[in-house]
Amino acid sequence: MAKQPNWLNPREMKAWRSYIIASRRLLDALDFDLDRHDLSMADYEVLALLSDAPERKLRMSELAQLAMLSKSRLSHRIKVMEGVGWIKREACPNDKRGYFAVMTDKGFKAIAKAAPDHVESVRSRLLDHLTVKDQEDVTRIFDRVTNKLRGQYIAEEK
Amino acid sequence: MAKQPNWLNPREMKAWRSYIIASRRLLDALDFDLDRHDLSMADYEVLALLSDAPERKLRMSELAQLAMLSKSRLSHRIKVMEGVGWIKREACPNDKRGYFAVMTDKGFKAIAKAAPDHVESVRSRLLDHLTVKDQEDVTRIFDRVTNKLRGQYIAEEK
DNA sequence: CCTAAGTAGTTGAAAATTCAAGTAAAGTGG
DNA sequence: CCACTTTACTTGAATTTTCAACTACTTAGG
Repeated sequence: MAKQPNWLNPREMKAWRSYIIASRRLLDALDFDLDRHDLSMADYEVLALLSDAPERKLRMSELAQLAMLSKSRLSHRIKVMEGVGWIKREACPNDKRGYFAVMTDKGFKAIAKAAPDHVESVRSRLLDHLTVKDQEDVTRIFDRVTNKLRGQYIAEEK
Repeated sequence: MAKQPNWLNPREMKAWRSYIIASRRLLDALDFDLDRHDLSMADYEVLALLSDAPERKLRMSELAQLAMLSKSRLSHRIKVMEGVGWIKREACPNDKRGYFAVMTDKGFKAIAKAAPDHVESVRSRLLDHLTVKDQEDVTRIFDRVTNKLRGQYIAEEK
């Protein structure tokens, strides 16, 4: 890294701080809203992915990747969701090491109930305040960030 | 909330997903980078706030607010930073309920060492991929989000 | 086949975070 | 002054997340 620290100029600093502060508050607000449904953002995401998957089931590792959770974290989380009756585990016939996480009807009902509120929450906390142009800018900018990250971080992976 | 769920249209969905995915990966990458200095983003923020404060000290509650941490979380965290020798607690003379978190020289050295790398990390993971116009857009958009949030969420606060 | 290496997933302990009290000191209205 | 409420923090237990094994199966190479 640089010998002479290349500190952020005021414009850069402002962009970074605006982004990070809004993001923290936004995520907090979304979690706060989901709390009425006894869900965290992470759990919501897991259920949402399953409800879109064929047969509402997904291999554990694929689910972990899609939800951007570590295998361990997913494993623990699925255990509690299993306890609540939202999910069942099912052995994979082809690969005997593997398991599917399968969403139960109860799980489906839980997310079907939460989804409209969550969408409304994403709107009222974020999207309602963005013009169409803003939305396109956000898509463009953050897709680029993700792509660059894929090039660096994902490569050097822990 | 709405009777007829007002699902996101493709443009909205794309903006939301681009944002959330990039953010997750970005935060992960930044934390990953900070790990070499035995710091999390939250701890970095706490130290950074203290190093900028007059006399490098701040009341616990003010620090919690600025760092956007719960009092409980900050309290626990300061305890371990105290153990590492980065911070000391100091009773507040005016308000006998209150305490200052005071950064030690060791704490200052720790963040002084981490800061250049962290800034470089923020650049390489995010800012380098934004044009000046992008930076201005991000500032404008996310400031607006924060302001709206202040109106709703902060008000209804838990 | 057989072995070495990689993959899928789980587990238990440790660390971090949240949650619900709890203590002590201020402020506030009568 | 005196209750009563609020503020400033801490604490311990519960929950969540991370970390470092560990098991079992699969794949690749010779």
